[in-house]
Amino acid sequence: MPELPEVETVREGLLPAMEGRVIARAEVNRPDLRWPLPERMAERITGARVERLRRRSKYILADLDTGESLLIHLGMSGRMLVSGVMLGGFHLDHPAPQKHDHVVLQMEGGARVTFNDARRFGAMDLVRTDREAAHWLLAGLGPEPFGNEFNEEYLLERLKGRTMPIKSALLDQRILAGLGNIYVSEVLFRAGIDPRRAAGKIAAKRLAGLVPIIREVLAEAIAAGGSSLRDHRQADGELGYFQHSFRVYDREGEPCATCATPIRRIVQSSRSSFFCPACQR
DNA sequence: ATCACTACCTGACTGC
DNA sequence: TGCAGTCAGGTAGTGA
Repeated sequence: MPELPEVETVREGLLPAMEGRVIARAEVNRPDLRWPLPERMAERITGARVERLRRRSKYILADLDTGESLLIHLGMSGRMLVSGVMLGGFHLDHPAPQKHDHVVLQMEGGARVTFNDARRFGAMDLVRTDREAAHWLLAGLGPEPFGNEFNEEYLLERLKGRTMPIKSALLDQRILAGLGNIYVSEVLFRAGIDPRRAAGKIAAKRLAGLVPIIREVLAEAIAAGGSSLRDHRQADGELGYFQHSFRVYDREGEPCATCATPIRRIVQSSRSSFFCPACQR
């Protein structure tokens, strides 16, 4: 499911329930998600105060006052749902337990955070906050799209000589962190670049244009609460609505908004790519 | 090194 | 209704 905008949306929704609050009780209902959960996880986070809730790429990091950070990845189908808080003048009541509620955090003050993940491609780990960057899941990640390290020179340098299709290159989290299958298609449409083009053979000027377009698409999606196709929910359970702004993703056969040519779907690296064969060259 | 492909797991949907 | 087949937003590991 979740690419950078969905994860950022979830983080923002968790803030009022988690940041500055103490984890009163932790329920860990199975020993593993995609990988084993940390040893004695419930014990290590119980009684800890969440000092800050951050995002790195598609990961959420809850910095605890114990010196450790809880690292959370939603995989494809993971959700973090908040209950027991006031929102927009309404109280979010605790829902009945659901199948696949793998971890439940009962916060002091009455809020509850439930991690639900049907496919279990998600992950959680505990890492010493001062060594977080060296964590095996974070160590190889490329720059954040909104950070200063991501700029035209960087992108040109990283893609120079690469024969891989630009679609695959932008999906590669070592090159740029945060884009997934949906937003790569949307970005390449707005940039007018064919997803099959070899990354290293695209004119420098066109590659440079990708930098502001990537930021624009991601910022719009965050403002819309992400995209809800199947699984994604904001932390309060609401759907995101950026899917209504898709120009190409999941629109095979529909007319291009610019030129009315039918949108095409192809498979690259075993993943669907959507594009307009007339607008994207 | 680079790249394509597979596996991981469950649920929703399609077609017979 | 039911059953088999297909597909899904991510990422690590494999083998060419």
